[in-house]
Amino acid sequence: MRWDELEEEPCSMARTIGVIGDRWTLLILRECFLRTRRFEGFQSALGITRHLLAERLKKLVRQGVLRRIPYQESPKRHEYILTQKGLDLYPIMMAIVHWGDTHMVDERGRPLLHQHRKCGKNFDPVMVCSECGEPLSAKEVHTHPGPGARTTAAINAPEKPKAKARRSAA
Amino acid sequence: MRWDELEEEPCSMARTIGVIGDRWTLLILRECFLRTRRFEGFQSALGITRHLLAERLKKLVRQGVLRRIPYQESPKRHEYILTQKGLDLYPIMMAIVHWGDTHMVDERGRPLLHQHRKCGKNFDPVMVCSECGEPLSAKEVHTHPGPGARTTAAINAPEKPKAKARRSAA
DNA sequence: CCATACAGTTCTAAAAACGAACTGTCAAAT
DNA sequence: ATTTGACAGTTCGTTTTTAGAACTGTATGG
Repeated sequence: MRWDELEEEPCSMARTIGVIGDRWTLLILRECFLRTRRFEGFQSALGITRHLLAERLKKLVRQGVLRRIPYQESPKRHEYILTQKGLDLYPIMMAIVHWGDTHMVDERGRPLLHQHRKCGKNFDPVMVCSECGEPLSAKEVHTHPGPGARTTAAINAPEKPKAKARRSAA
Repeated sequence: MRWDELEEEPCSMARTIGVIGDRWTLLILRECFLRTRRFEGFQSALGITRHLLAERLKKLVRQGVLRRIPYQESPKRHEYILTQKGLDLYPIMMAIVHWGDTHMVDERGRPLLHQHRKCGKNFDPVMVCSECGEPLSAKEVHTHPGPGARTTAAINAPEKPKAKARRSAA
């Protein structure tokens, strides 16, 4: 399973991973949400090699996550701006940050607080059901194949005809 | 910035990426949420090389995301089960799936539907503010350094003293 | 005794990432 | 007029990871 194959799997998770599922891409996107827009900005903030940065930016543009917009003629220069598709990654970023805040902080506490402009308070992101508004947890969710299903499906039984405990499980 | 360095950055996002920020780890975790627990199960579902799988599982156990539990003596065999820390990754997984459902589906529609046991309906995950319950978007959130802050901080201004447009930003 | 299940480990080749230098345009400073 | 520096990449040789396939070892069922 190579990168290009990932994007063709009938699994929304695999496809998304094909777009943003590597360390540098995720960090580049962090910078995007921090309003970094230019090549040098990304490079110096992250310490990524210029070669990789160029490649990752190209890919994100190709995928429609970033838009490459000229901000200057003469030596042609461009900025990389999040598209709506890119902005929609925000919940993923917040979920990642929140998990880190919960499980990866040292004794000094979380590196960053988030304040909600609307209510003015520092908050944590909570994932809820779009229908009833209740918080979600893995066990309360049941999945079943949708119209685009095939075999592997996302967060749903894929092809694993193996787990048939020959010996009783423990 | 290597993997081990990532986990020491004062940025909850970088630290989390240090744990789950690679393609195979994410896919392994998908399988975990699908109730895959054994080596062969992961291997055959994903097509990952056995070598990498062994390594990734070891790392996830070391990080406390999975627990390695014997399910059989004689030839000692173990299962890999999500810990609470691992289960807490659920919002990240759902956010990833949801983005894929929104932006990466083909004409056939989404591969998978999610049903909320409590209300019985198919739903989408929505991220809301823990304080006021309103849905969140990037623009409504303001960040500021927390007690564990240093320079790079997560989703907050890191060290990028560069972006000082010499020429007016067209 | 042989085939199979399972959970790895070992080895070599191929792919990706790193690191440092180089290209090229232009503006401001000397 | 020349040099310096900002900026946005590209090129290239080296190191690290990953892929792919085979091998190890215990145990079971036939």
